[in-house]
Amino acid sequence: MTDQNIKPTQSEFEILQVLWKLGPSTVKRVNEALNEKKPKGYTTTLKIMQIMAEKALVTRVLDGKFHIYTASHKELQVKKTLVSNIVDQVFEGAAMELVIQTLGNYKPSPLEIIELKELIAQYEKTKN
Amino acid sequence: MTDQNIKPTQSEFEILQVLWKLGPSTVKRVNEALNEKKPKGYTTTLKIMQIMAEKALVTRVLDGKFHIYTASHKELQVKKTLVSNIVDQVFEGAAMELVIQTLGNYKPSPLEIIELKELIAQYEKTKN
DNA sequence: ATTAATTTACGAAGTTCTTCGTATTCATAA
DNA sequence: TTATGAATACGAAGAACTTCGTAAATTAAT
Repeated sequence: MTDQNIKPTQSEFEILQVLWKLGPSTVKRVNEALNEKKPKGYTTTLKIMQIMAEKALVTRVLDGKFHIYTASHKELQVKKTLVSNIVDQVFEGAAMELVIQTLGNYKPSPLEIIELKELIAQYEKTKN
Repeated sequence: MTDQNIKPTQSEFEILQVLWKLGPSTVKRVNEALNEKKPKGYTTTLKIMQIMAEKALVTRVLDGKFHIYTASHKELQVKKTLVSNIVDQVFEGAAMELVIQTLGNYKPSPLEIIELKELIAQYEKTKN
């Protein structure tokens, strides 16, 4: 087990998404990115990022006059944790229910079907 | 669109799960079920269920001296909404990413693989 | 060096959620 | 009818999160 205490809030997660996309960024840059979707005060973003630094969700480095923030965890890692929590809390551990549920809601495109079949074929090779 | 404002909190969702399992129940019964996993004060459970009634997450009917609570929405409906929100907020709409992510975390059993293949086969019949 | 502009730090207020203690209500039994 | 026990109603406190205003610090330009 690595660092299993990755529990960003909604706002924190949105900031992480920006950092994953843009790479290490200043508060200003992150705030601008956030504002493309929804107006956020600059100091609001700042505050949350400061809290994220306390929680070690991000690291920051002083570069001249401003800080440069970097996500502490990889996107895949965080999403994996989130999905794992959903599986446990919503589906009581039954991951396949989540898969079926999702496939039921969103009909995969022909291309995605191919993708899926390949993924499944790989599982079949790996004998259980 | 039906009732798309189904946003139970963690605690509320746990109560819904009990109601789905046991069917219409009293606060006492729900509280006992919850306590099997984690101690919860009776009035705590009561309060949350009252709030859920205000939010229309449950309906309640007076039966003599106590109320009988019933989940307002079907389990599938609520879970569908939850999954939909995850897809939007975490995977930016890319449902397949959630599917692949989940399949990556939990290797499906041979039986589940068969199940999956059947599901996919059905999608293939439905031409897009 | 003083000013202006930018960034950070800090504190406080407003929400929502959870938890619990206490008061109230009400059916039932004595 | 009164007392008892069980259930509900209510209020308040505490925690976590979000938001923002203002002060302080710092850099750069005048």
